[in-house]
Amino acid sequence: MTTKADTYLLENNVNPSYQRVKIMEYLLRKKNHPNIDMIFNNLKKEMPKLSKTTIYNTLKLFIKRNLVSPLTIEDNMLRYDADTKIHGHFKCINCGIITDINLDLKNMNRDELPGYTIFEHHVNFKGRCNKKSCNKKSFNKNKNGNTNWEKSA
Amino acid sequence: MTTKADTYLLENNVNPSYQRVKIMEYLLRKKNHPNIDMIFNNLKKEMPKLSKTTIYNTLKLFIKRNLVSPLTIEDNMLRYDADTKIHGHFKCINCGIITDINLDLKNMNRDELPGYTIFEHHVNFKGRCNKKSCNKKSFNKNKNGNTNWEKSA
DNA sequence: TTGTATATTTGCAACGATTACATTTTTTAT
DNA sequence: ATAAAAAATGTAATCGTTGCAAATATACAA
Repeated sequence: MTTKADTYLLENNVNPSYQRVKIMEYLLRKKNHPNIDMIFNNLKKEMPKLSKTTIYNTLKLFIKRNLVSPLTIEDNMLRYDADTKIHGHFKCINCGIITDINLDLKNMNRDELPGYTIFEHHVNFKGRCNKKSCNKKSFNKNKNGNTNWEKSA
Repeated sequence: MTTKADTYLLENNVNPSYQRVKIMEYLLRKKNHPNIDMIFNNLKKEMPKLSKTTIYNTLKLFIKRNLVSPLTIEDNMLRYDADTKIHGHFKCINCGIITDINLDLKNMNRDELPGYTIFEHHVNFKGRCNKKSCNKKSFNKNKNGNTNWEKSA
């Protein structure tokens, strides 16, 4: 069976092994900017022998082939985005959902960085999204009694 | 002796202990977006008993008081910036120096994120700065034979 | 088909940045 | 001077990620 992800990998000189196709399918289907554990926990249901190392290796390969962009909106964890067009991200500190933002920073470069060559853009925002549940007065509290937003003591 | 950093901390409700003043002085003087090790290695010369945990604790406190912003321009390591005004960063992948960039993204939010509340901006670029040594043909190679810029195999 | 080289996956150990925590030291107030 | 509080220290633990060698799957030549 030849899936969309399958041909996508072939077009980009990535040997479409079973695991690679499944991981790419996950990224294309969910569009949820997942971290390694999200991918692993979801796929291991149908692939019990899946290894995290395989996911790390596969994503490193995808990044090298520019099929995936790494996303460091969270301090201690990489996330991955199968959309490699230039765009920004907004993370709601209440629901955790990451939203894509259109971006055009073409003009800024000239004035600010004369003679610089820019290879990567990373634009991330954090705040509260417009869902009612993310803007009500009683914010979620974590184990330290702080809201998700506030820095812990 | 009352230094500039000393009063700065007092003004922001941070008890200006010896270590805290020294760390803040380092940030204000160097403006080099350091990571923990850069601060530690520099300060331990005059403070042999300094502990890394103290630096982590102190920076966490500074961040909580909005005296310092964490910077995740590198994947696996936090850097710290004593300039908390909104601005962007450019990291040269050859010389590693991080340059501040003026930013004005005020307009973008309205259209893209209706009803969203933005608390943090993070805008990072990577590329080559305009120093001659960072643009010559023979780029530095790392142990894998890749340039600093290219992703490793 | 069989054998063999190559590519890929797996599991586990190791690494490095960060955090937890208990102890020690310093500061503050009485 | 003493007791209480705050801060700093050192070590162990945690967690995301990487290294590596063994196991498995794939491709290809004879």
